[in-house]
Amino acid sequence: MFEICAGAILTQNTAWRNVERALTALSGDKLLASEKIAAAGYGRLYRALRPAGYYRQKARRLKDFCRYTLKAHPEGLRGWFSGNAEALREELLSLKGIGPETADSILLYAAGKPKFVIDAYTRRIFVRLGFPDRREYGVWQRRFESSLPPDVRLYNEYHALLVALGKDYCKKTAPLCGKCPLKRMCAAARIN
DNA sequence: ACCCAGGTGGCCC
DNA sequence: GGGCCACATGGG
Repeated sequence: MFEICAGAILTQNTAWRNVERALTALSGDKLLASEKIAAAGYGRLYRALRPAGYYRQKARRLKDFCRYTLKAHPEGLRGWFSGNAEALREELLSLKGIGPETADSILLYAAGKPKFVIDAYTRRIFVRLGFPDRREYGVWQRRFESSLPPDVRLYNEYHALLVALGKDYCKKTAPLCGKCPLKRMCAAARIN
């Protein structure tokens, strides 16, 4: 659970491959826990996080997240994440370095709350499908959440499809064909 | 030698 | 509210 939170912060504008390297380094240095990172010096964090880029910024953000967790929720992540989703989201957003996408990734993947994550792949793909190119995160999110049942498994699956497809799709110029695995989601979301 | 990657916050107008 | 910019490493 902690590793998922760390990954959500580390993957900001960064290829997942490089995030994995940083997570491996954290693991190797026995730093995959709030207490460990909160107590660790920045030099040690910099060394582990360097492969993920923005390593000074991310070290600070990760440490802030850990210190907040220990101070505000000494019962641990499990207890903290079992609370109300909207309250949890507001709490996460109040931390420096956690914006809407990172907060929702933590909510969906670590806390198991039905929040639809809007990322660069999602926008890129749906703009190409004819979605109006709105910049506001909340506008995008409401579009999905008001069309889909609040089901964690479903959101997980759809987001995974978008990411998997996005890695190829963003390089292609052809529109989505009828066999596209996203067709089902488009139908469910009443798109096209 | 470029350009980009599953963002975010700060600053300016 | 919108338009820049810094942040940093690894891969194409």
